[in-house]
Amino acid sequence: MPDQDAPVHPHHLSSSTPERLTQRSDARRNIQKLLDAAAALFVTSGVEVPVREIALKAGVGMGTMYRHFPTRADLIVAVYRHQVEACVEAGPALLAESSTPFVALQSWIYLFVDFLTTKHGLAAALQSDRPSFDALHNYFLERLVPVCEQLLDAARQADEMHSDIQALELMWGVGSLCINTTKELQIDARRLVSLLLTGLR
Amino acid sequence: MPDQDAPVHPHHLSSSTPERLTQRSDARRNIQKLLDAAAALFVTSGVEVPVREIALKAGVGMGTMYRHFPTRADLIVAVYRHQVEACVEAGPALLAESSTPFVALQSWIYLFVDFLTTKHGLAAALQSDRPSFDALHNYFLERLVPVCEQLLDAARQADEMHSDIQALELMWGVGSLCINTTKELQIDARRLVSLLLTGLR
Amino acid sequence: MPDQDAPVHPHHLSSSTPERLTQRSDARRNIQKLLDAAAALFVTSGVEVPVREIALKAGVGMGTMYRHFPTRADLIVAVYRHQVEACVEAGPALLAESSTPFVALQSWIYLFVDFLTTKHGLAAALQSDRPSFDALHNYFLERLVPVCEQLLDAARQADEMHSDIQALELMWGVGSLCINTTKELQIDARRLVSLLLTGLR
Amino acid sequence: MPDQDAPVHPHHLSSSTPERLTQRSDARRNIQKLLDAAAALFVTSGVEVPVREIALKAGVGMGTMYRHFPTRADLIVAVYRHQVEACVEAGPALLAESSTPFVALQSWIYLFVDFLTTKHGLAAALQSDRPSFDALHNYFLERLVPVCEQLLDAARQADEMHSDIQALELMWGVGSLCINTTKELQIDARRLVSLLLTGLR
DNA sequence: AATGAATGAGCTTTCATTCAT
DNA sequence: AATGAATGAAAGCTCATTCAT
Repeated sequence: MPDQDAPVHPHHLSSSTPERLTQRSDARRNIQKLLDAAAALFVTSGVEVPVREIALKAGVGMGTMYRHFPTRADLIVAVYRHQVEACVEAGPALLAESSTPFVALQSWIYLFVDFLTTKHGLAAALQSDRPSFDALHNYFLERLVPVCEQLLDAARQADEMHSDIQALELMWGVGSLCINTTKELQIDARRLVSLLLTGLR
Repeated sequence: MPDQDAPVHPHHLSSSTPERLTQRSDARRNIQKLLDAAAALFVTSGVEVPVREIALKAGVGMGTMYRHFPTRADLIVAVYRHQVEACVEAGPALLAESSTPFVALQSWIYLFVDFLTTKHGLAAALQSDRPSFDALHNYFLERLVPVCEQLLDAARQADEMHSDIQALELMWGVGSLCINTTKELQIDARRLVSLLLTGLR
Repeated sequence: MPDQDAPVHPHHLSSSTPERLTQRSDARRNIQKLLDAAAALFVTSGVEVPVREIALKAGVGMGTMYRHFPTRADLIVAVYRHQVEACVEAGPALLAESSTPFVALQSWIYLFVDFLTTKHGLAAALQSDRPSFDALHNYFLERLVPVCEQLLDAARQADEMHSDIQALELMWGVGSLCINTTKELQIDARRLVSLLLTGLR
Repeated sequence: MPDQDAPVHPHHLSSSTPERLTQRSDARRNIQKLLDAAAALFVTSGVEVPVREIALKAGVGMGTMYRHFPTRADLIVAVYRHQVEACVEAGPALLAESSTPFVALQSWIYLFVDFLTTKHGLAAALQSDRPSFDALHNYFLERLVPVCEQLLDAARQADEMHSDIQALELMWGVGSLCINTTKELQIDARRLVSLLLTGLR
């Protein structure tokens, strides 16, 4: 996976080929510094943290930031790309190793919940309708929905569930339940999600 | 309920007596214009719409806006007060007229869903942790959580459900599922909520 | 002195006849309420206190306030009229009873200092060049400068001082030294003024 | 003194080393434009002039203003830094070259008076108790009071004065006498100050 | 390619003054 | 004569985005 952490440009969202065969080493270094800074700040201040703070922490100029990540979504996608891809790959793996397809689905959904709930503000950003978040939104759905679909189909074929829910719908619901569960009001997203899963059966 | 649509002042949140017996007609008219403008803009632009826009659309000055609704939350609460109170009153009524307590709970939750999903941005605002939304948040929880609690208890006593979920948790989950379901991506909040309810049984 | 506490209109500044022979009793009552409220607020918040606060404390409407005291200066003048007049009258009295004219001058100046330093913000307002303070400024100078002049002349005639300072200049200087001496930085206006007086000899 | 006119950051107030060795020429130009605009507006409208007006006159955006001068006091200090420092340096020089310490003190005080009286509103700002002026206030006192103290001590040691006045007190008094003497009412601050100085002897 | 200075629209809030009631 | 609601022009400050260097 040679392009991991590379800047994400819209038309490359579903591509896995490197966008440029050569790249100046300082550019590559700056990109990494930005990703590291963003990852750290997303944790402490959420994904809506001012871009200037990210550039500052990365020790690069604003222009550099914009050159590599034209929109905030590009940066968010790049920061979480690894983990999303790990989630994508976990789908078939879980299906293979779990006792039943529905158990695999459950495990996979909890994986996703754990991912979202540890990223302050990410679940909300995923559902934002602000144009600058479109790329984020698209990327997540494009990668994860097919996996979820596969798991749902398997569960249905095994007669473990009869709900006709769509994968997109389920992912959306799970994402929603993960919003704002890091705040003072301690809501346990897993509990709510488990209700949803129980309801699927 | 003589004070409907009256400006909301903190200490009157749970009172149902009119704060003033007389009020200048132009003031009352302006309050109504503000409520109408706010209601309309909340639908199109969400509850975060700039106060200036609200004042502009209402055709009143900034000062008038602040006189009647010192904080944004005051305005939001006033705009939705009717419907929240209707929801509050519907709880016992549904309990009385439904075949079983769990059916009453379901109906009541759907009522709440219908309310939220027709108000673009309201569900999100309800979960915002920004200080200016505290009053909104508090108002909703204070009014609705006890009703939900009553319905949950009744359903448990009737042995219709065994989940030990808290009313606050359930309301929060339902609220979450109603976020952003008015957007292009057509997600059916009712379907998701029905899964949650099924999961409760 | 029948017009004490009456609203001050510019063309009446130096008149001592009542401006109107009849006045509705409620009007007179409101004027008094305003003067009382203003006097109290001037002490705690300075003479720049928002007019709305004064009206509020007086329990009258804004319009009433503006009817009786068109400018802030009018109100200030009315509030302090008594004390200014007392100061005016003290001049000749001190001259009569003091051992020497210069001693009388000293005592009179200290009287003025005591007056100013106990009125938070008054000394500054006296020197403000904002148009709404003109009346205040004029009133004080018109009433007090002639008295000061008289004392200065007497001291000069008694050969107790040879400085050719003008009364206006001296009053201004004394007023200046009384500005901001109520703040944290504890400056003793009397000490500074005493230097000035020593310098006069 | 290579940093003259450089933006003032709090921790550099008493430093004389340049904060950055290089600076973009446009930035330097903008800083100068801001200082020029501020100096001009301070004269005509006082140091309370709205920041927006300063930015406008300088022909720069609001953000530029805030970048270089985060608080109003920073700007005021920067505008007057030169002259304050000149005053600081004049103290020992005058002491060395004057016939007697008291004469040096007099000359130095007149220097300060000339400075203040040519800056409309500065003397008043110096005594303002509004938080945004604290830095200004502190800067002036920190720099000038020690110089004044030195001169006072010298005069006392030479037996030229016996008043036990504090340097801060004297400076404050002189500053007060310089307030508002640029207005229509032509008050001669030097004459008033000379009385004060005479009183010191 | 990188920098970071500059931009300026945008936000909330205050308050002297006016004027409909 | 009295009321107090309405006005709206300020103000300070923030921050995503652009672009001169």
